[in-house]
Parts: sequence; structure tokens; C-alpha cells
Amino acid sequence: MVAGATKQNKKSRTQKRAKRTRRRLKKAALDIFSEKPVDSVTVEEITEKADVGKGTLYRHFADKDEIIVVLVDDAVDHLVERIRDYSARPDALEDMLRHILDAHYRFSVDSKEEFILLFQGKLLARLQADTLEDIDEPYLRYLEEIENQVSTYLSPSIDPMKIRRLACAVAGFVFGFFSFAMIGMNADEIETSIKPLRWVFVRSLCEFLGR
Amino acid sequence: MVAGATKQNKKSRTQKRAKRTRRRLKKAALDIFSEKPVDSVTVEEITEKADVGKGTLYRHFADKDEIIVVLVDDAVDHLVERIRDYSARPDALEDMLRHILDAHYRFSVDSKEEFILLFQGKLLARLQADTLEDIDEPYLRYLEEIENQVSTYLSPSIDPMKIRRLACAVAGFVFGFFSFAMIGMNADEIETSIKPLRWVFVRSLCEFLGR
DNA sequence: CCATAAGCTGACTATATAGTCAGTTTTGAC
DNA sequence: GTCAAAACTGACTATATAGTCAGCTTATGG
Repeated sequence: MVAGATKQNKKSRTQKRAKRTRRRLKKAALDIFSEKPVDSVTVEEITEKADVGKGTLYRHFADKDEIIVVLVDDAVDHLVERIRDYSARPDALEDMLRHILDAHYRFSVDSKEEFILLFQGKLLARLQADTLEDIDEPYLRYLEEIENQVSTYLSPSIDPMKIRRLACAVAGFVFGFFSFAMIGMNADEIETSIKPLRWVFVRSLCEFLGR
Repeated sequence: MVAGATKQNKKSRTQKRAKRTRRRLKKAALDIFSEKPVDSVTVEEITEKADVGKGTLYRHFADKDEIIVVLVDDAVDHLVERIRDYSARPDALEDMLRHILDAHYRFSVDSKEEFILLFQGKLLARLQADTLEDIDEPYLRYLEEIENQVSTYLSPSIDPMKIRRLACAVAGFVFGFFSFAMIGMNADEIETSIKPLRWVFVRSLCEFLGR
């Protein structure tokens, strides 16, 4: 028992080492991907920033594309966690929509790199679906999360397409607004802009749903 | 006079030849840029599709980056033309906003390649501003066009930042919604989705402006 | 302590590709 | 028709970089 436990612990130390290396690679890749287009990033840039050998990257990932997919998947997980992160379930649909938009905003501030990568990844999902397997899936999962959160307030007989439209509108509004705001405003202006727009957007979404 | 006119005409034929070549290069580049990320496109892919020699591309453009900037500039020109394209100026702000959103939608359908390139270019404006000179400028021009069209309905004393927010919201909504819709809906679903959402979005924008 | 396994490394090779430029073709002037 | 100018060409070179793998370092088991 003791020997077995020791064996497990010791094996775990080797596994921990590998996991640490993998995390360093992912962190380095994410940092660089949020600063330049993913296609112009070289494997060497990633391994140099992670301070590991080039062969190490290929030990953990098939290639650069796999890192991208893995990081997009992680980022969607984190965003979905934010969307789900409410201690008490909001009573009204308006409150839930406001919470969802707030979650996005906080995510864009706290996890700026992932936010930008999600934006890049979604473009790649359109342009490179043939070479980036499964890049769509995290985004569909994300849209479904918004749908699931919203559905609980609606009649079970509501048209699923209408909910899909709403999810695309929410996601599109957040990512779309930020992408233009980044060009035409500074950070303070973006922050003070999002709240008034969010409020009227939430109201119009509720109206769209016929409430 | 006749000799001069003939000289001008003959010179014009050489210029026309060069212009045709330049147009072929731009068309080929646009087609490819709407199918794959611009950074993964090679000069050779462009010149092969244009059916011209590699040296010819360098005779017309400094490099691939210049083609991108030129095409983004052109696309913004075309979109701005669409926004301005009303025989009679809409009477109410709501009508103008609906017209602007409609112009975007028609642009996305009729000039799908330019629409996608604008989307890519805006991401590059964030990530590659250091290597892509002047990539911001067309997007600022585009935001200003929306602002100018809308300003005519508003009090001259209105906060310019409020109009900037509105422009970012309009631009962001259109590009953002489409980018997600492309993943989560088919073309028919997108088309039937845009109109109800447009209506509520217009209403929310008017509310945002305090009308 | 030793043998084996696992994680890691970076020099190296093969391939990709940007950009050049000597040469060809087309156009313009006389 | 000839010569010069302009537009164009694609083989070539220099550089970039993905991916490999023989070898090193660290970890594990007996």
C-alpha cells in the first residue's frame, strides 16, 4: 500500500513535469497569438518564449494547428464558466441577458488574450475549417450555452431557430462591438460605452423574444 | 491636335494594359483572401490565379501586404458607396439606421469576398498594425461615414463619443452577427434571421440615442 | 547502483517561398 | 523599320521554417 502510494506519487511527479511543460507551451502560444495573426507565428517563436526545445513542442502537440484548437477549446471553457458563474439564478430573462453580456465583458477584460484568440479562431473556423479540424465545435458549444441559459425563461414550444438567432446576436454583438471599438476608441472609452449599449441591447433582445 | 490625340490614345493603351494586369492581380488576391487567412496565402498562389509572372506582382505592388491594404481600402469604398446609396434621404433616424443595416446586408451578399476580407482586415488592424501601415484608416473612414449619416438627424450638441459608440455598435453588430451566424446557421437561416433582428437592433439604437 | 523509461533538446535536413533581375515581349516615337 | 521605353516573365538565390531524431537529462523500479 505504502510502496504503491509512493509509486503513484513518484509517477505523478513525472506526469506533473510533463504537464508543466505543456502549460508553458500553451501560455507562450496564447501570449503570442494575441499579439499577431496565428498563421504568422512560428513554432520557434513559441518554443523560445516557453523556453523549451523545439522537439518538446512536437512531443506534446502534433503541430501548431493543434495548439490553436486546444487553446480555443480552453478559452471557450473559460467563457462558458463565466456565463454559468452566478450564485443565484437571475429571476428574469432581462437579468440573465445582462449577466451574460457582463460575463463577456469581464472575460474580455480579465482574459484579454483568450478573447482575442477566440476572435481569431472564429475567423479561422470560416477560412480554415478544412485544415483545422474541430475548430467549429467550441464555438457551437458556446452558442449552445447561451441558448441553454436563455431557454429556461422561455416557453418550451419556442422556435429553436429564434433562440439560435438570439445567441448569435449576443455573441456577435459582444465580439463585433469590441473589434470595432478597439480601433475607434481607447480602453476607457470602451469601458464607459459598453454599459449603456448593453442595457438597450438587452431590452431589444427581450422585445425580440416577444416579452 | 490629331497627332496629339492619337499619341494620348496610344499611351492610354499601354496604361490600360498595366491597369488590366493590376486589376487581375487584385481580383485573384481577393478571391483567395476570402477563402483562406491572408497570412497563409503565397505570392505565387496570387500570381498563378491571376495568370501573370511573379515579377509582375512586384512591379505593381511593394509586396503582398500592400495588396491587402489596397483591397481593404477598395472594399471600404464600396461599402461606403452602399451606405450612401439612397435616392431620397430617409426622413427619420430609424429609417436611416434600417437603411444602413440593409446596405451592410446587401454588401455581404453581393460582395461576399470583400465582406470577408474586411472582417480579416479588421483583425489584422489589431494584430498587425506595426507591419500593415494604414490598415486602420479605411475602418476609421467607414465608422465616420456611419457617424456622418446619422449626425444629420441629431442635435449638433450631441456628444461625439455617443455617435462613435453607435457607429461601433452598428458595425460590430453586422460583422459580429454574421461571423457567428456563419458557424451556427445555413445561408437561408441567416437571411431570414437578419430582418427581425435588424428591426429590434434599430429600435435599441434609437433608444440609446434618447429618442 | 544500475538498467530502463520518460521527458526533453537543438542541430540538421528538406521544403517552402519572398524577392530579384537578366531577358523577352509589347508599345511608343520618330 | 529601328530604337527606346514600358510591361512583363520565371529561373534563381537567399532566407525562413517545419519537422525529425540521435543523444542528453531526469525519473522510476528493482
